[in-house]
Amino acid sequence: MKWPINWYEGDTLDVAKRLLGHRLVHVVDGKRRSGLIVETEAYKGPDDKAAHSYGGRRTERTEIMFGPPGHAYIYLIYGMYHCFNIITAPEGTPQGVLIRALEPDEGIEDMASARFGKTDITKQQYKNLTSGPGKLCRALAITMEQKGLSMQSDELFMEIVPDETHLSQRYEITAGPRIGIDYAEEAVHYPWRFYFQGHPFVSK
DNA sequence: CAGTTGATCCAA
DNA sequence: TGGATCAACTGC
Repeated sequence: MKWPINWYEGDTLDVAKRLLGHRLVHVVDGKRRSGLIVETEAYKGPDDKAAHSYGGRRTERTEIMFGPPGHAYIYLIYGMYHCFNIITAPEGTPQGVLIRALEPDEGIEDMASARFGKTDITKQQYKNLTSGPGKLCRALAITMEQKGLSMQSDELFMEIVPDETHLSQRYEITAGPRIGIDYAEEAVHYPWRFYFQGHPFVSK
């Protein structure tokens, strides 16, 4: 069952925590690839020096962030990897949550092919299947083609994981500083990264 | 550990 | 228009 669109709207830190444990699904050629979210980072709009939209910077790339919540903000980093974010704030406020890691769920063979070009992968490769923002996009085949898609779409969306099977039954949620934002001055230390403590698919 | 890689951004 | 920068990842 899909979440309603207003589930993505709210204080971005709350949304970042709320996403943990739920299922991200991408339907590729009619087949589902999915994983449970185990790590997120919040990027809080104009006041956050780590955010692409810091200072209200509004360009072709960041335009999606100024739109309504529950849509996909995707960008290319280091010329080779994609990162997937969900917009969280009302129209006009450019905030979002970066999905940093998943526990593989459905379509694992397709994800293995996308990542390593084969379906029989080693234990080590399995551990690396979706344990980082670039890795999970490669595995789920998320590219710029999905930019701007609504989480109400039938292609890319989130599903509710019930309490009984939710990862929070087995793991504690922890906060810490965000990764890879050394340029962000005072924002470097903000504890806006959220993850399940000790979960094997959290990025390192 | 260094090399990769190209879109994006802003200063000229 | 050019050069710096970058919400990573890979393979030595």
